[in-house]
Amino acid sequence: MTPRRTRQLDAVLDVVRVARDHPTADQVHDRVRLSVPRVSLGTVYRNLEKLAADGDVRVLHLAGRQSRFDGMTTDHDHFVCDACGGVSDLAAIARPPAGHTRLSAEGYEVRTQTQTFFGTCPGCRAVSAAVR
Amino acid sequence: MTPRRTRQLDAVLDVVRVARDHPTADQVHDRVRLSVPRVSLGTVYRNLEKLAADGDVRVLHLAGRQSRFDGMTTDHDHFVCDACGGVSDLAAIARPPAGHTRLSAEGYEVRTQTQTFFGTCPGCRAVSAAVR
DNA sequence: CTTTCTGCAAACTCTTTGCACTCGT
DNA sequence: ACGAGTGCAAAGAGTTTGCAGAAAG
Repeated sequence: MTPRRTRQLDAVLDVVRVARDHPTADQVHDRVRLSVPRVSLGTVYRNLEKLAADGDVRVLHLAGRQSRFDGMTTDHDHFVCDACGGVSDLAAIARPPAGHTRLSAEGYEVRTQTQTFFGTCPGCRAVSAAVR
Repeated sequence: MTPRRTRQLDAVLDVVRVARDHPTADQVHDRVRLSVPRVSLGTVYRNLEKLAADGDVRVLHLAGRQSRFDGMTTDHDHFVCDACGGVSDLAAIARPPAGHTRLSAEGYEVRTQTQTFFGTCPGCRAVSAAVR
């Protein structure tokens, strides 16, 4: 019942902390393998789940079927590019406090909130402009 | 190349339009079967995809692995209850126009945006209060 | 008639799990 | 030594797809 610190757990946390691209479990696995070659994908999933439960990692369900993992736990938003599928972090865009207030008044208890924008990222816009 | 109007397509659109609970593909399938008994899950998926491409249905990736489908295409937000898994529609909570402006300035082209709240819904709060 | 759409079943992708073994504590 | 954690492989869950036949235009 006492949680243990293992090489695998540390490596997963490291990878997710350093990553800036919201990697999928699969991508985390590839990166963890660089330092722990025999780590299995199952273990990566188990550790990601553990870290998420502890609040050290955020699980994002943005688009498509794969979950993505975000090591940045401070308040921020996301932009998902329809063209390249990339996800960028956005400094938290001010939220109207009216939202929380109104939800509380209606009986909802808000734990977290996330704002996601979909569209074309600067890089892909440049490309489509060049083609035109 | 010319799209065809089929009984199945109509039935899927009907179901999603009428639904207020953001059904999964599976739930849509069950409901479509009431009027088109031999419809297959594959066909439901194909039609949902078509409707989404036409903008008649919104695909939501909220939590967990199943996609949910929303027939309300007007601007609104969602609340996901951690306890019961239910999804409620929220009248759009005012968004700071500063968000869009800033993103445009940074070169992003925003097509849609969604705001999702996670927490406990009024019903589940009542239950947990009763237990306490 | 032509071509899109359908039902069915099989294939695929992502995630979870059972089990015997390993390694932290 | 005890038992949480691991690697492996197999099972689950959700979604997609190939194909032969049905049906919309």
